[in-house]
Amino acid sequence: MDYSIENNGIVVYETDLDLDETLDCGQAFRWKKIPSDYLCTYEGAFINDKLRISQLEKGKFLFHDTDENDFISKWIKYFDLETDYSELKRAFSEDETLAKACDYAGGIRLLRQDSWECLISFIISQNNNIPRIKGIIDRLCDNYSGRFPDVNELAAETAEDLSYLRSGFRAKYIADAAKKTYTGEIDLKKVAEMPIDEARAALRKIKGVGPKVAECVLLFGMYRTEAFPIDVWIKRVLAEYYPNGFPDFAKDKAGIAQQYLFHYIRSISKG
DNA sequence: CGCCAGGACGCCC
DNA sequence: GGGCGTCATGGC
Repeated sequence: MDYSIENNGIVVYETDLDLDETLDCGQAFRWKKIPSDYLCTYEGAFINDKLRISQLEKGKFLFHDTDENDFISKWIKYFDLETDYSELKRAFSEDETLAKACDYAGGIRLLRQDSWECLISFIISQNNNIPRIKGIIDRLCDNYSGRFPDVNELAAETAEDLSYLRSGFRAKYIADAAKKTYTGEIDLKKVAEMPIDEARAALRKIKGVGPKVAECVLLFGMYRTEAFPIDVWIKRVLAEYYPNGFPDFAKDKAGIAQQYLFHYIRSISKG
């Protein structure tokens, strides 16, 4: 990754990033595509830091109105720009299926998102489709002036209070997650550092957090790249291409591999 | 209209 | 421990 400082922001050169693939692949739900003269432009945020970002061409990006300080302290980290994805994909490509998946959507990066936001977002995601997940999270943020509520704020809302979300049976799960996080019954910062099985067990004490949601929180909200969320699509991949199990050499980065595979299998099914 | 959605729970055996 | 109905809501 290389970058230059311009008067309208930071221009970044990184061939292993594609904004559409990364921001609209089901790992984050709050990035909005907005019309622009660029290849694509998105608006979103990491915690309370908003960002408008454009893809100018393949491998070239503009972080609008961003100074070098913010870029280094926040956005390099969020977009995981210090990780060499070319190297990663080269290693993955030892496997035939992974090679195809990386080739199909090689611009996906694993975002380093906020664990709290991920916990709530993936509780909402269960038995739900991506457009509706986005809608529910939109309504949640709209209620807090366009930002994601912090733990104190959400802990003050009962499941009944949350009816404006129209999140159905998930409202009571959201309330339980907020309550347990608020009281310290679960400490997300500590969970992030725990051995993986201990972390899984801690997350699953929250009502509505089962194996899939726990893996998503670990992977997307805590950058635990060994976490491997298994949904209906990945189940299909495992059954079809990995009847003898997922290859050992990729296991410590299985979550990132999973992202490529998820995108790939869905594209095949769509035809 | 019916089927399904980046599942988990509660209950059954 | 595995199997199965149920849970709200709405996208398609």
